Amino acid sequence: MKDAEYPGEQELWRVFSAMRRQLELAMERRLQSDAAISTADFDILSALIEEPGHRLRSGRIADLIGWERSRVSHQITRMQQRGLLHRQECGDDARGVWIALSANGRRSVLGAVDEHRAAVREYFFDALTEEEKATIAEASRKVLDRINPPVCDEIAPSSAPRARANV
Amino acid sequence: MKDAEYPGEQELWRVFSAMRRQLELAMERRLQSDAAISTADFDILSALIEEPGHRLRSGRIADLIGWERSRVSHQITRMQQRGLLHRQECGDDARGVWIALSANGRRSVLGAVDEHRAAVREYFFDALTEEEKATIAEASRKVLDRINPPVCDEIAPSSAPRARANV
DNA sequence: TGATTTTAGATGACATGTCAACTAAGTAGT
DNA sequence: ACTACTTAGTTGACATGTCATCTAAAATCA
Repeated sequence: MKDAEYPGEQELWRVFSAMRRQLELAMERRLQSDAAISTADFDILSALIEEPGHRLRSGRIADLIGWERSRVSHQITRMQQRGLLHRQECGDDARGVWIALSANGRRSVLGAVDEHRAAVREYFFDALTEEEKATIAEASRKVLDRINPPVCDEIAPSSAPRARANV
Repeated sequence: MKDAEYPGEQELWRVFSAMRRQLELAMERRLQSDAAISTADFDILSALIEEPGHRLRSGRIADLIGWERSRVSHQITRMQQRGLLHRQECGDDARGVWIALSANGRRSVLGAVDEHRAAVREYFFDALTEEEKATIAEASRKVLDRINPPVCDEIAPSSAPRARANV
């Protein structure tokens, strides 16, 4: 109540929030109707398909897509039940597992990638001018730095790896 | 694979997705630590506090914040159990209910509003220049129109009300 | 080697969200 | 008034996400 409200800021937050929400819903619906998978499925499948051997350690997936370990574990269990991937023993480190794409999962993700790319283009890229895209990229970086200030302590002098949400 | 990829578009999507996700998490954490409520709680409580009688019909809440009816109903049930609000019979229309803020809920939301506003400022507004804010508002509108093209049929010639996600 | 601490991952309890019925009350059309 | 249709809201089954906890296998160190 006490902060001076710059004109349009409330409207900006309103429209920006609506956009985030609707974009997320639209991408979810799109992926569901095009490839019968969820965004969560897609995030994991794309991480796997990008990997040379089409397999990754569970924890590595968590780091790549910025999820909690337990979330990855639950999701893997569900996807395994649907035959999209499977767990393999890990020789190097008997504590770990390999998460490997199945033929089924490979088919799904290959079918989804193009559709997903098209949806991103249709809903997002094509709506914007080059200048707007550049501004949004820069603004996103600034907001990220605000939320999660780059740590510069003696342990990790190089910039910490930022979580990746989607492809 | 076949679409020409404009330079930086993949990076734009990556950083933009990370920003959306981290901003959402940050707002959630902030509200939780400042006022011990979730974003979902806050969305409902703020809709109620803004209303003259501090009460709204359930379906009206759904329209205001853009949720499904059943989601509102479940959320109301949980918030009622925590004493943030309560259901009242609706004289006008015996099918409906009034959702009314309790003293407890009023206290919670009053405490949360300023913190929420401060968080939006800190994480979002303060990170951006005036020009960036204007660009983002305009870009958000364009993306929204892409996703959900304004309906212009004979029934609703005026622009359809757009769902509101947050305050 | 043996004790202690880390790390990888799984699991169960619980909160939240979606979808598809379901109930009950208002609204029309005859 | 009688029937059919619509609307408001609830409910239960189920998917998803978080947190705390657990097990087992490294890794560290005396």
